[in-house]
Amino acid sequence: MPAGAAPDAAQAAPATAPPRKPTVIDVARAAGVSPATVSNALNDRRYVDAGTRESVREAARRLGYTPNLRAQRLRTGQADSIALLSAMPFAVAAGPSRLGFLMEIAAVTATLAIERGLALVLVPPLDQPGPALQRLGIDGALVLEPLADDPNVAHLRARGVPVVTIGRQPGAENLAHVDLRSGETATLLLDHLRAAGARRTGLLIGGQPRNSYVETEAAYREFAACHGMPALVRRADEREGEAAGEAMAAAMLAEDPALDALCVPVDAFAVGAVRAVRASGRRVPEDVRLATRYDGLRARNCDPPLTAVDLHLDRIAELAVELMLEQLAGAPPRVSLAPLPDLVPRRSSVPAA
Amino acid sequence: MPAGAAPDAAQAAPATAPPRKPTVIDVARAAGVSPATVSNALNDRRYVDAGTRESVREAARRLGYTPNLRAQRLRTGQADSIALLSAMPFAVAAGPSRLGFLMEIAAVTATLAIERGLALVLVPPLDQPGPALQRLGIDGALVLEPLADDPNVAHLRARGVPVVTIGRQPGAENLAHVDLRSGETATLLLDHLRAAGARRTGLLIGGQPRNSYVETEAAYREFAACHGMPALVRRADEREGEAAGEAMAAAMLAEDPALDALCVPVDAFAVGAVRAVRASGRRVPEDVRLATRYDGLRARNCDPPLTAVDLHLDRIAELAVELMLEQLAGAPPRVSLAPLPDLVPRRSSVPAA
DNA sequence: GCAGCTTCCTAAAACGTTTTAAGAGGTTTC
DNA sequence: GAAACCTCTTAAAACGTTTTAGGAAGCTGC
Repeated sequence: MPAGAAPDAAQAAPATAPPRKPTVIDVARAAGVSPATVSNALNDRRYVDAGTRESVREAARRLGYTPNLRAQRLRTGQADSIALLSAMPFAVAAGPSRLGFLMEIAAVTATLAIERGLALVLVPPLDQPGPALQRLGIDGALVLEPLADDPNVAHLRARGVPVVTIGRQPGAENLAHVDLRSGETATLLLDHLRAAGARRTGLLIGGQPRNSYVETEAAYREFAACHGMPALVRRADEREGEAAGEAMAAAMLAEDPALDALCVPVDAFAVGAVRAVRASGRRVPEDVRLATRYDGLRARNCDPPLTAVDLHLDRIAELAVELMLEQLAGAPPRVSLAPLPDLVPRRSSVPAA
Repeated sequence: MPAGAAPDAAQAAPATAPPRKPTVIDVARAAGVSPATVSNALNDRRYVDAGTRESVREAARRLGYTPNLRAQRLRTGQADSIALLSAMPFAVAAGPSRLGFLMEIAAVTATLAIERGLALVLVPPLDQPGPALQRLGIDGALVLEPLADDPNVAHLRARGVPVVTIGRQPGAENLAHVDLRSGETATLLLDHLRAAGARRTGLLIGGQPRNSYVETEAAYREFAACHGMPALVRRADEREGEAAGEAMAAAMLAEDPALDALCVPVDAFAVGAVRAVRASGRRVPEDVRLATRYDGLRARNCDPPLTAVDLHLDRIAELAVELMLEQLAGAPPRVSLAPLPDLVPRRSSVPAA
């Protein structure tokens, strides 16, 4: 900046108006009332004379007044933003397996949040959760399908930030979450496969300690016991994507050649499983029926398209946001039950008509 | 509330401690210093004696003090967060066409932002941009491929929020943006198609006033003139997704049966175009070569996989964040040039070896 | 003529932080 | 021995809003 000019100009002549945003005080002055009345008038609170209200509004409009959010929030103590953390690496290899899932949740959550005056902060997976999370101005956090010992959740809870998880955290007590009802989802898929003619269904799930896998496996074992079916459960590493699914499915088919169906909740694995089935000389769905969980682009674009379930992610996101608002309001953690998913039958389990 | 009980209880016995969050004042009292010193000690500002600093830190830790972000933000005027707005509808039909694109940008941007102490707020497309955006506490906004008269951009600029667009806004002056070099991208694709044997290439772009289409069309017309090729440009409505692409591609093939290639930047349209080509009894790529722009799940999952370009979205996001930081620091708007994209040839333009 | 109710409005006190301006000691410099 | 300059600390003033606790005026009813 120029050396001698500034101080004089600033002191002597505020001729060129300093471009300060108008405040409630400016509006009050302009309308000839008190700041309190301006606040009441603009927020439809208390008794304010209709004429006064109009003139305040008019003054506010004329001055281009917009309330200072930070002041408003300090005063009211209301939340202004929540975070959405994915426990799953953002780019699972180059194959965006969970990307669709996360993104759908993010999209719906962002919409709901914004309608309630909350901003949704997207938090990518971090090497060091601590330092970066700390400086994040959030009032609460939504965590998607956390692992048993999720460091993000631990950090947030230690910090006293309200946490709501979508899908229960294995082993966690007293943590608000939306119960995804993975057991029932699994049963839905298994029943469908059976109705489609399957008599021997294998289960292929992910290797990380996620609650949905635990529940899915339990439901599967019960289903197997119920129907006198031998249980075959295998795990593959989610980080390896479709290839891991293909390899493990091939191993399962080799191990038990009588398998006539595979329940594969992880969509990337399911796509790999289709390849494995074909590589073994069998057909989908005539010889081996397939079903997966998340009905995303991957399931739909697969050849044949994969039978999946509509999890009603919009509703799930809504429940999560509700739980979050409750906690922000000081209520104790609570559990919400997600709606039961609906089956979306496709050609991977039922032959084309 | 009960009539007689409350006042007595409140006045006489705060036996059951009111669970109030500790403030800077509590810490000051505990450490035997003033609030100002607490602030200075915790934020490494000014001269604070090392011993004092430590005892303040200790007191803060003991009391479980965390600064009130709303107060901090009111005082400093900073929100430490920027928004990412997609100008494109979030769920383009049920097929998340741009979802991958936006998500890739969002993931990279979020990571970069967080490393710089900024939170990334995800803003979904809104029916009424005004009211919701107004309630958003952000310091700046990144807008993805804005339309010519984008209401979000208008709103933000009117509000005085620094805006950086990814892809120039058609018609906008003095707006910081990352130049996506869509013209050069188009030329890259057209050259590739020609090298693959195409002699008559049609162009199918989106109908909304987006700068990338303008540049793409210009590059195409120049290419056509250069090679003495008749120009055939058609537009389809992005909101209709693959179906619109299929219908328009079919119309183009009918109109000019000699077409032996289609350049289709919108990936959803390109997938539709594959179907149209086949429906007309032709083969991809032997009879009609196809190329699209964004190399996402859609392009890869298509049958045959679509030739596309690697836009280097990570670098683009980085440039955008840089521009944003500059503006936040008070620098004037500036333009950054994205790196040139790299071709990713696939079977939609070159037959399998 | 005053108690009690309404309706409209306001002064002042929050909310919890950072910053400003200044003060208290102490050391150095002329 | 006063002026100048450190280093450390603090009281008080912001930041811009909402809320609290009344107050003033105009009624009604006795």
